[in-house]
Amino acid sequence: MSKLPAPTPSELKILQCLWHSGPATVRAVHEQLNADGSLSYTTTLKQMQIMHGKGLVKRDDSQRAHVFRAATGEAETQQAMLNDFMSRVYEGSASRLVMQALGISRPASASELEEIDRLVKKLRADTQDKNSAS
Amino acid sequence: MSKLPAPTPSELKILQCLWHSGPATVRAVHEQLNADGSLSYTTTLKQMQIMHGKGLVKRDDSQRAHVFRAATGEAETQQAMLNDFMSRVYEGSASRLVMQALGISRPASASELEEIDRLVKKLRADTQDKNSAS
DNA sequence: CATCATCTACGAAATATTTCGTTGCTATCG
DNA sequence: CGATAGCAACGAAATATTTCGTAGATGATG
Repeated sequence: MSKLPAPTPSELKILQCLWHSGPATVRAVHEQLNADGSLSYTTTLKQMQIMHGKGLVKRDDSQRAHVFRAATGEAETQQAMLNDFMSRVYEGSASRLVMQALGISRPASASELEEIDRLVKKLRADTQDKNSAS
Repeated sequence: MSKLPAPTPSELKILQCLWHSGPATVRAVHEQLNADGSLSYTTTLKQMQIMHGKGLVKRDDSQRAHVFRAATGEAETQQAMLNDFMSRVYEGSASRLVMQALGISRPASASELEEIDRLVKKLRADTQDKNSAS
Protein backbone atom coordinates (compact mmCIF):
# COMPACT_ATOMS: atom_id res chain seq x y z
CA MET A 1 0.00 0.00 0.00
CA SER A 2 2.93 2.35 -0.53
CA LYS A 3 1.29 5.38 -2.10
CA LEU A 4 1.84 5.81 -5.80
CA PRO A 5 3.96 8.71 -7.03
CA ALA A 6 2.28 11.52 -8.95
CA PRO A 7 2.52 10.92 -12.70
CA THR A 8 4.88 13.18 -14.59
CA PRO A 9 3.42 15.25 -17.45
CA SER A 10 4.08 12.67 -20.14
CA GLU A 11 3.04 9.84 -17.88
CA LEU A 12 -0.24 11.66 -17.36
CA LYS A 13 -0.87 11.75 -21.10
CA ILE A 14 -0.50 7.99 -21.25
CA LEU A 15 -2.82 7.52 -18.29
CA GLN A 16 -5.42 9.73 -19.96
CA CYS A 17 -5.17 7.54 -23.01
CA LEU A 18 -5.79 4.43 -20.92
CA TRP A 19 -8.61 6.05 -18.94
CA HIS A 20 -10.42 7.14 -22.08
CA SER A 21 -9.83 4.14 -24.30
CA GLY A 22 -9.49 1.38 -21.72
CA PRO A 23 -6.70 -1.22 -21.55
CA ALA A 24 -4.40 -1.02 -24.55
CA THR A 25 -1.12 -2.15 -26.01
CA VAL A 26 1.90 0.11 -26.29
CA ARG A 27 1.23 0.30 -30.01
CA ALA A 28 -2.32 1.55 -29.53
CA VAL A 29 -1.29 4.15 -26.98
CA HIS A 30 1.60 5.24 -29.13
CA GLU A 31 -0.54 5.78 -32.20
CA GLN A 32 -3.24 7.62 -30.35
CA LEU A 33 -0.78 9.82 -28.50
CA ASN A 34 1.46 10.40 -31.43
CA ALA A 35 -0.63 10.86 -34.53
CA ASP A 36 2.04 13.13 -35.98
CA GLY A 37 4.76 10.53 -35.46
CA SER A 38 7.15 12.97 -33.83
CA LEU A 39 8.14 10.45 -31.18
CA SER A 40 9.63 7.03 -31.52
CA TYR A 41 7.77 3.84 -30.60
CA THR A 42 10.44 2.88 -28.11
CA THR A 43 9.92 6.17 -26.31
CA THR A 44 6.35 5.25 -25.51
CA LEU A 45 7.38 1.71 -24.67
CA LYS A 46 10.07 2.87 -22.28
CA GLN A 47 7.69 5.34 -20.70
CA MET A 48 5.16 2.61 -20.03
CA GLN A 49 7.81 0.26 -18.68
CA ILE A 50 8.86 2.96 -16.23
CA MET A 51 5.24 3.51 -15.27
CA HIS A 52 4.87 -0.19 -14.67
CA GLY A 53 7.96 -0.10 -12.47
CA LYS A 54 6.38 2.70 -10.47
CA GLY A 55 3.09 0.88 -10.21
CA LEU A 56 1.17 3.49 -12.18
CA VAL A 57 -0.05 0.89 -14.67
CA LYS A 58 -0.76 -2.82 -14.52
CA ARG A 59 0.35 -5.15 -17.25
CA ASP A 60 -1.10 -8.28 -18.74
CA ASP A 61 1.80 -10.07 -20.41
CA SER A 62 -0.03 -13.26 -21.32
CA GLN A 63 -0.02 -12.07 -24.93
CA ARG A 64 3.09 -11.18 -26.84
CA ALA A 65 1.93 -7.59 -27.07
CA HIS A 66 1.41 -6.74 -23.41
CA VAL A 67 -1.84 -5.04 -22.46
CA PHE A 68 -1.65 -2.15 -20.02
CA ARG A 69 -4.30 -0.55 -17.89
CA ALA A 70 -4.21 2.35 -15.47
CA ALA A 71 -3.64 1.27 -11.88
CA THR A 72 -5.79 4.07 -10.50
CA GLY A 73 -8.98 5.81 -11.54
CA GLU A 74 -8.98 9.14 -13.28
CA ALA A 75 -10.88 11.03 -10.59
CA GLU A 76 -8.72 9.55 -7.85
CA THR A 77 -5.53 10.60 -9.58
CA GLN A 78 -6.83 14.07 -10.38
CA GLN A 79 -7.85 14.45 -6.75
CA ALA A 80 -4.36 13.59 -5.52
CA MET A 81 -2.75 15.93 -8.03
CA LEU A 82 -5.20 18.67 -7.18
CA ASN A 83 -4.51 18.34 -3.46
CA ASP A 84 -0.81 18.63 -4.09
CA PHE A 85 -1.27 21.56 -6.43
CA MET A 86 -3.62 23.33 -4.05
CA SER A 87 -1.28 23.07 -1.10
CA ARG A 88 1.79 24.00 -3.11
CA VAL A 89 0.37 26.87 -5.11
CA TYR A 90 -2.52 28.15 -3.02
CA GLU A 91 -1.23 27.11 0.37
CA GLY A 92 -4.29 24.98 0.86
CA SER A 93 -6.94 27.55 0.11
CA ALA A 94 -9.52 25.82 -2.04
CA SER A 95 -11.64 28.91 -2.32
CA ARG A 96 -8.88 31.05 -3.79
CA LEU A 97 -8.15 28.34 -6.33
CA VAL A 98 -11.80 28.01 -7.21
CA MET A 99 -12.31 31.69 -7.64
CA GLN A 100 -9.34 32.03 -9.94
CA ALA A 101 -10.45 29.02 -11.92
CA LEU A 102 -13.89 30.48 -12.39
CA GLY A 103 -12.54 33.93 -13.07
CA ILE A 104 -10.22 33.23 -15.95
CA SER A 105 -11.33 30.94 -18.62
CA ARG A 106 -15.01 30.43 -18.71
CA PRO A 107 -15.72 27.18 -20.50
CA ALA A 108 -18.35 26.85 -17.81
CA SER A 109 -21.70 26.60 -19.47
CA ALA A 110 -24.92 27.62 -17.79
CA SER A 111 -25.59 24.06 -16.73
CA GLU A 112 -22.12 23.66 -15.31
CA LEU A 113 -22.49 26.84 -13.33
CA GLU A 114 -25.83 25.52 -12.17
CA GLU A 115 -24.08 22.44 -10.86
CA ILE A 116 -21.44 24.46 -9.08
CA ASP A 117 -24.16 26.60 -7.62
CA ARG A 118 -25.90 23.55 -6.21
CA LEU A 119 -22.61 22.35 -4.72
CA VAL A 120 -21.97 25.71 -3.10
CA LYS A 121 -25.47 25.72 -1.63
CA LYS A 122 -24.94 22.25 -0.24
CA LEU A 123 -21.59 23.17 1.29
CA ARG A 124 -23.12 26.28 2.78
CA ALA A 125 -25.84 24.20 4.33
CA ASP A 126 -23.20 21.88 5.79
CA THR A 127 -21.28 24.79 7.23
CA GLN A 128 -24.45 26.15 8.72
CA ASP A 129 -25.18 22.77 10.30
CA LYS A 130 -21.72 22.54 11.81
CA ASN A 131 -21.94 26.04 13.25
CA SER A 132 -25.32 25.59 14.83
CA ALA A 133 -24.37 22.17 16.15
CA SER A 134 -21.29 23.41 18.00
CA MET B 1 8.53 39.71 -23.72
CA SER B 2 9.59 36.08 -23.84
CA LYS B 3 7.19 34.47 -21.40
CA LEU B 4 8.65 33.38 -18.10
CA PRO B 5 8.93 29.67 -17.35
CA ALA B 6 6.75 28.18 -14.66
CA PRO B 7 8.57 28.07 -11.34
CA THR B 8 9.64 24.63 -10.13
CA PRO B 9 8.36 23.49 -6.72
CA SER B 10 11.29 24.85 -4.75
CA GLU B 11 11.40 28.02 -6.82
CA LEU B 12 7.77 28.52 -5.94
CA LYS B 13 8.56 28.38 -2.23
CA ILE B 14 11.08 31.16 -2.66
CA LEU B 15 8.63 33.25 -4.66
CA GLN B 16 6.02 32.82 -1.95
CA CYS B 17 8.53 34.07 0.55
CA LEU B 18 9.19 37.17 -1.56
CA TRP B 19 5.49 37.76 -2.22
CA HIS B 20 4.62 37.60 1.46
CA SER B 21 7.60 39.40 2.98
CA GLY B 22 8.54 41.70 0.13
CA PRO B 23 12.06 42.17 -1.30
CA ALA B 24 14.64 40.31 0.71
CA THR B 25 18.23 39.09 0.77
CA VAL B 26 19.20 35.49 0.25
CA ARG B 27 19.91 35.28 3.97
CA ALA B 28 16.41 36.42 4.92
CA VAL B 29 14.75 34.04 2.48
CA HIS B 30 16.97 31.22 3.60
CA GLU B 31 16.17 31.66 7.27
CA GLN B 32 12.46 32.00 6.69
CA LEU B 33 12.32 29.03 4.38
CA ASN B 34 14.63 26.90 6.38
CA ALA B 35 13.92 27.40 10.05
CA ASP B 36 15.04 23.85 10.74
CA GLY B 37 18.36 24.38 8.97
CA SER B 38 18.11 21.22 6.95
CA LEU B 39 19.39 22.94 3.84
CA SER B 40 22.59 24.77 3.22
CA TYR B 41 22.78 28.52 2.63
CA THR B 42 24.44 28.01 -0.72
CA THR B 43 21.50 25.90 -1.81
CA THR B 44 19.16 28.83 -1.42
CA LEU B 45 21.70 31.17 -2.98
CA LYS B 46 22.15 28.96 -6.02
CA GLN B 47 18.42 28.56 -6.35
CA MET B 48 17.93 32.31 -6.42
CA GLN B 49 20.77 32.80 -8.87
CA ILE B 50 19.11 30.32 -11.19
CA MET B 51 15.81 32.10 -10.77
CA HIS B 52 17.50 35.37 -11.65
CA GLY B 53 18.94 33.75 -14.74
CA LYS B 54 15.44 32.66 -15.73
CA GLY B 55 14.00 36.09 -15.03
CA LEU B 56 11.77 34.88 -12.22
CA VAL B 57 13.26 37.38 -9.78
CA LYS B 58 14.86 40.81 -10.12
CA ARG B 59 17.99 41.69 -8.24
CA ASP B 60 19.30 44.88 -6.71
CA ASP B 61 23.05 44.40 -6.37
CA SER B 62 23.91 47.92 -5.25
CA GLN B 63 24.46 46.54 -1.75
CA ARG B 64 26.88 43.80 -0.94
CA ALA B 65 24.00 41.54 0.08
CA HIS B 66 21.86 41.60 -3.04
CA VAL B 67 18.16 42.27 -2.59
CA PHE B 68 15.75 40.13 -4.60
CA ARG B 69 12.13 40.65 -5.47
CA ALA B 70 9.65 38.55 -7.41
CA ALA B 71 9.47 39.50 -11.07
CA THR B 72 5.77 38.69 -11.27
CA GLY B 73 2.78 39.06 -8.99
CA GLU B 74 1.44 36.17 -6.98
CA ALA B 75 -2.00 36.10 -8.60
CA GLU B 76 -0.51 36.34 -12.08
CA THR B 77 1.81 33.42 -11.46
CA GLN B 78 -0.90 31.32 -9.86
CA GLN B 79 -3.11 32.04 -12.83
CA ALA B 80 -0.50 30.82 -15.28
CA MET B 81 0.19 27.69 -13.24
CA LEU B 82 -3.50 27.04 -12.85
CA ASN B 83 -4.10 27.35 -16.58
CA ASP B 84 -1.35 24.86 -17.25
CA PHE B 85 -2.59 22.50 -14.57
CA MET B 86 -6.16 22.76 -15.75
CA SER B 87 -5.34 21.95 -19.34
CA ARG B 88 -2.94 19.14 -18.46
CA VAL B 89 -4.96 17.44 -15.74
CA TYR B 90 -8.56 18.37 -16.51
CA GLU B 91 -8.18 18.84 -20.24
CA GLY B 92 -9.36 22.41 -19.89
CA SER B 93 -12.53 21.83 -17.96
CA ALA B 94 -12.65 24.49 -15.26
CA SER B 95 -15.91 23.25 -13.88
CA ARG B 96 -14.64 19.75 -13.21
CA LEU B 97 -11.63 21.16 -11.43
CA VAL B 98 -13.79 23.50 -9.39
CA MET B 99 -16.18 20.82 -8.35
CA GLN B 100 -13.42 18.51 -7.23
CA ALA B 101 -11.74 21.33 -5.36
CA LEU B 102 -14.94 22.17 -3.53
CA GLY B 103 -15.78 18.56 -2.94
CA ILE B 104 -12.68 17.40 -1.14
CA SER B 105 -11.15 19.57 1.44
CA ARG B 106 -13.45 22.24 2.72
CA PRO B 107 -11.39 25.03 4.20
CA ALA B 108 -14.07 27.20 2.64
CA SER B 109 -15.69 29.25 5.34
CA ALA B 110 -19.21 30.62 5.08
CA SER B 111 -17.90 33.96 3.85
CA GLU B 112 -15.69 32.32 1.27
CA LEU B 113 -18.58 30.27 -0.02
CA GLU B 114 -20.57 33.49 -0.09
CA GLU B 115 -17.92 35.00 -2.31
CA ILE B 116 -17.88 32.02 -4.63
CA ASP B 117 -21.65 32.17 -4.76
CA ARG B 118 -21.52 35.80 -5.84
CA LEU B 119 -18.97 34.93 -8.53
CA VAL B 120 -21.12 32.11 -9.84
CA LYS B 121 -24.14 34.42 -9.97
CA LYS B 122 -22.12 37.00 -11.86
CA LEU B 123 -20.84 34.46 -14.35
CA ARG B 124 -24.33 33.15 -14.84
CA ALA B 125 -25.55 36.65 -15.52
CA ASP B 126 -22.75 37.09 -18.07
CA THR B 127 -23.67 33.87 -19.80
CA GLN B 128 -27.27 35.01 -19.90
CA ASP B 129 -26.23 38.34 -21.40
CA LYS B 130 -24.14 36.68 -24.04
CA ASN B 131 -26.91 34.32 -25.04
CA SER B 132 -29.54 37.02 -25.31
CA ALA B 133 -27.16 39.34 -27.14
CA SER B 134 -26.27 36.87 -29.88
C1' DC C 1 12.15 -23.31 -43.73
C1' DA C 2 13.91 -18.48 -44.41
C1' DT C 3 12.64 -13.85 -44.13
C1' DC C 4 10.47 -10.06 -42.38
C1' DA C 5 7.75 -7.43 -39.21
C1' DT C 6 6.72 -6.60 -34.41
C1' DC C 7 7.47 -6.83 -29.72
C1' DT C 8 10.12 -6.40 -25.17
C1' DA C 9 14.32 -5.38 -22.76
C1' DC C 10 18.32 -2.74 -21.96
C1' DG C 11 21.68 0.88 -22.03
C1' DA C 12 22.48 5.39 -22.55
C1' DA C 13 22.41 10.29 -23.92
C1' DA C 14 20.32 14.98 -23.14
C1' DT C 15 18.06 17.97 -20.19
C1' DA C 16 16.16 19.72 -15.77
C1' DT C 17 16.13 19.96 -10.77
C1' DT C 18 18.06 19.94 -6.25
C1' DT C 19 21.81 20.07 -3.36
C1' DC C 20 26.41 21.19 -1.62
C1' DG C 21 31.61 22.39 -1.23
C1' DT C 22 35.22 25.53 -2.48
C1' DT C 23 37.00 29.89 -3.79
C1' DG C 24 37.66 34.56 -3.63
C1' DC C 25 36.06 39.13 -2.31
C1' DT C 26 34.75 42.72 1.10
C1' DA C 27 33.49 44.60 5.24
C1' DT C 28 34.09 44.77 10.29
C1' DC C 29 36.17 44.10 14.78
C1' DG C 30 39.96 43.83 17.92
C1' DC D 1 46.71 46.22 10.19
C1' DG D 2 45.33 41.39 10.42
C1' DA D 3 41.90 37.89 11.51
C1' DT D 4 37.23 36.72 10.96
C1' DA D 5 32.52 36.58 9.42
C1' DG D 6 29.37 37.11 5.61
C1' DC D 7 28.55 37.20 0.77
C1' DA D 8 28.40 35.93 -4.42
C1' DA D 9 30.16 32.95 -7.96
C1' DC D 10 31.29 28.68 -9.76
C1' DG D 11 31.67 23.84 -10.60
C1' DA D 12 29.85 19.69 -9.81
C1' DA D 13 27.42 15.62 -7.94
C1' DA D 14 22.89 13.18 -7.39
C1' DT D 15 18.45 12.42 -8.97
C1' DA D 16 14.50 12.65 -12.21
C1' DT D 17 12.60 13.08 -16.82
C1' DT D 18 12.44 12.46 -21.70
C1' DT D 19 14.13 10.51 -25.69
C1' DC D 20 16.22 7.10 -28.72
C1' DG D 21 19.11 3.14 -30.76
C1' DT D 22 20.36 -1.60 -30.59
C1' DA D 23 19.77 -6.36 -29.47
C1' DG D 24 17.23 -10.44 -28.91
C1' DA D 25 12.93 -13.08 -29.07
C1' DT D 26 8.64 -14.40 -31.39
C1' DG D 27 5.11 -14.77 -34.62
C1' DA D 28 3.48 -14.47 -39.59
C1' DT D 29 4.31 -14.92 -44.62
C1' DG D 30 6.00 -16.59 -48.89
